[in-house]
Amino acid sequence: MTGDHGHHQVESGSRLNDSHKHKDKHKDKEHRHKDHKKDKEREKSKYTNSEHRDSSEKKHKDREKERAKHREDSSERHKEKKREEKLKSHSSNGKHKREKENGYVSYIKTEEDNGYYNPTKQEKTVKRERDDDESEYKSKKIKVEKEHKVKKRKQEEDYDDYEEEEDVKPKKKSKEKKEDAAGGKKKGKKEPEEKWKWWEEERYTDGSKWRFLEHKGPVFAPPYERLPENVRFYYDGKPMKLTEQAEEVATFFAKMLDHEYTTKDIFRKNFFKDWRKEMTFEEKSRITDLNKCNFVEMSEYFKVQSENRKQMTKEGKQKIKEENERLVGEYGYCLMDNHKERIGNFRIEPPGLFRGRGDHPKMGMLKRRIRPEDIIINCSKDSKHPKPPPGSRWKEVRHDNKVTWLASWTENIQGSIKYIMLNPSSRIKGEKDWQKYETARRLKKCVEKIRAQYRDDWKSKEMRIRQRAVALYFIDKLALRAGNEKEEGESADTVGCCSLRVEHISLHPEMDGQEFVVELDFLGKDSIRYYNKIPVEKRVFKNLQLFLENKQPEDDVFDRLNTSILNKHLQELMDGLTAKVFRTYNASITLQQQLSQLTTPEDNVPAKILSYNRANRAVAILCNHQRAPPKTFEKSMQNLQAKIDAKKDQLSAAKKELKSAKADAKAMHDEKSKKAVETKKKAVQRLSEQLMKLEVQATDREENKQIALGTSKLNYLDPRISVAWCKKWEIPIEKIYNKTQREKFAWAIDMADKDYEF
DNA sequence: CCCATCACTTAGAATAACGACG
DNA sequence: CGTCGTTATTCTAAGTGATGGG
Repeated sequence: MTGDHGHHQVESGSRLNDSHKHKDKHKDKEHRHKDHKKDKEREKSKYTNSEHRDSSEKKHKDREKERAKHREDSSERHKEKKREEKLKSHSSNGKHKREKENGYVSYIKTEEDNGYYNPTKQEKTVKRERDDDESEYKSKKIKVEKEHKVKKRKQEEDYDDYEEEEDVKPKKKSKEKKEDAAGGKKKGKKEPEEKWKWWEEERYTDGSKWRFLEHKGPVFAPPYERLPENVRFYYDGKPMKLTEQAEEVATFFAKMLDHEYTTKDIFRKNFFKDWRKEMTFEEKSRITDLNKCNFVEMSEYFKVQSENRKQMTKEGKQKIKEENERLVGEYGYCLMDNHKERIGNFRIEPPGLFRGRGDHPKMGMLKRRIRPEDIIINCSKDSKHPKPPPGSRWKEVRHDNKVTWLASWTENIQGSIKYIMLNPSSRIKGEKDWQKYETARRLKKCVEKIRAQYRDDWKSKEMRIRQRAVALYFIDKLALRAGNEKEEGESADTVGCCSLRVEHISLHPEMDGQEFVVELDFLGKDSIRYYNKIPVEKRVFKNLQLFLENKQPEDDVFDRLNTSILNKHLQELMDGLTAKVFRTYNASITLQQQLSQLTTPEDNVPAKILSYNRANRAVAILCNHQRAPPKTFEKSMQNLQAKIDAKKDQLSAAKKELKSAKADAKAMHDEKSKKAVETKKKAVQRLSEQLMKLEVQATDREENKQIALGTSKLNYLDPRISVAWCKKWEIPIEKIYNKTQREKFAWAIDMADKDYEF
């Protein structure tokens, strides 16, 4: 897998140095003694056990001890308080409800003329109360008032142009689609929603996610089609006809034959075991060795098939496309609170072989086919319930409006639940996303205080507090993930901050001319390697030394900490604060800073975009968002270089021509030659612009070799920062966000102006 | 408290669609 | 008008964190 990815110590390591630079002014007091004793105790209790692996047991014991020691400690009181609060909020929630029962729900239908939903007629008085940001709230109101006067929303701001353009096209299409699909009902009107601005409406405050939900249920994987007779499976060199069940599973393997997965031992073992479960007694007794199985004919067959698909005529492709659109039209949307919303994944995952990431102990296992009987449907009681396919039934139909999913099933590999949910452009996802950034902005207001506090806690005499403080420092400075504990053997061995082990960290009192360097090397989410060398403050360093003392490589660094403890602490520091908020906060604030640092007002558009990408890249590096270098990377780089060279030649040729034209003009003094000069000048200018564009592109691409920008853009960067930047520098928003992204961030595009500050 | 369960966000790879170019 | 390379979309795995029952 992509185990050995890049090294990026510089950027992420140095990012926060400014804010942390008051190096060791105080002397590092030695609390070591006390802690040391504790450690010894712990070590004893642990290692008397012949099996010293079980760190959770260790933690458990420690926690008990800790508890005994600090029985009087405040945590009890906190709990009490929380319980009270909970009760309070519960009852108030009850009252809260929504005063305006269905103000949300009914206006839409009546509000349209000639097929255009006109937002201006709506009751705008209902402003959503945002729990967290008043300024936000006010500015929104102003904005709305402005909109009152524009009926068809003339382009009062440039970004609206794009939006208009962009939206008109698909909309016309979807209008037709929607009609024959779920549309129809409720007054049978045409497409009411042109750009529904859910962000200008009130949110539910009672914890419910919707009032009305209707959908058609999921689309199931197509049934298995048997192979033609001439495509055979061979066992031990002899052709062997398999039963349908066994054959289907065999095709899963055959389809992956030239993937390196199939060479891995665990994969093969798991596959074979599960495959045999699908075999009849006869098959089972004959097929006993995977190495004697020959899937090559099957594999070839599928290759030819996909080749054929590619070679298909235009009409054939068109047909498939239309059929697909029909399916999307019928099943791809739902009706939620009177708005038609796109579903994110309405297709049930087809059966196949499980492909875990990294060193996954379950790779190759059979992911079984999902039937209607496995599906739980969620919709509102008063909706038209989805019909199960003929001859089948749903596992259950429920009406739970405290959740957002439309359907769910339990997957057989890990036993986890899979959901069908709405598209990111939907209200329900958008609101949550917006809220996430508001929480991060609230953190901005108190982050310095929190930093001061954890720095202070580095000196605490309690081990658990020190650990908590150092972990939090990592999470803040390095944007590490929280690191929940995972069940061993259930998935790849990856870690986050709280689950870091001794083997992942090495301490260098001095390295490359720097003091107190911490070297981190571990596999994080998706088994992506995190490798970083970070100079830290002395106190952190000393603490880490202490944490590592007398431990085995496989022991936890933070043995008195877990995510739940950490998050409980964070919750006390700020409402809604959890470890992941730091990632969002640091990502967004970094983008904002980098943008203001990197953008040169005089630059032209491509150069500004390069700056944007660089700012984006700084964030991706911080968050360790990597990708495998594209297979065609080298080649495409060469191509680009060739283009650049060609352009250079053209340019110098053009320059020469310009020169001689000038000479001509000087000699001739006539209009014609003067004009020629002008033309040549223009040509040179054009060429040099093109050259520079290419060069910028090359730089950008090179720097991006194994860095993935998409993830941070989609999940960590407050879109309003980008929108504001675009407005400020008059960069078309399309240069930054593609269509999907613009749909997801419609709320931000609509509400952020050029002065927005995260 | 502690663990399992549930809901939901975040993630990179695979695949499909698009568009520039010969 | 096909081919190739890039970009967008789809897919689903793998995280986080809340909750509730024992």
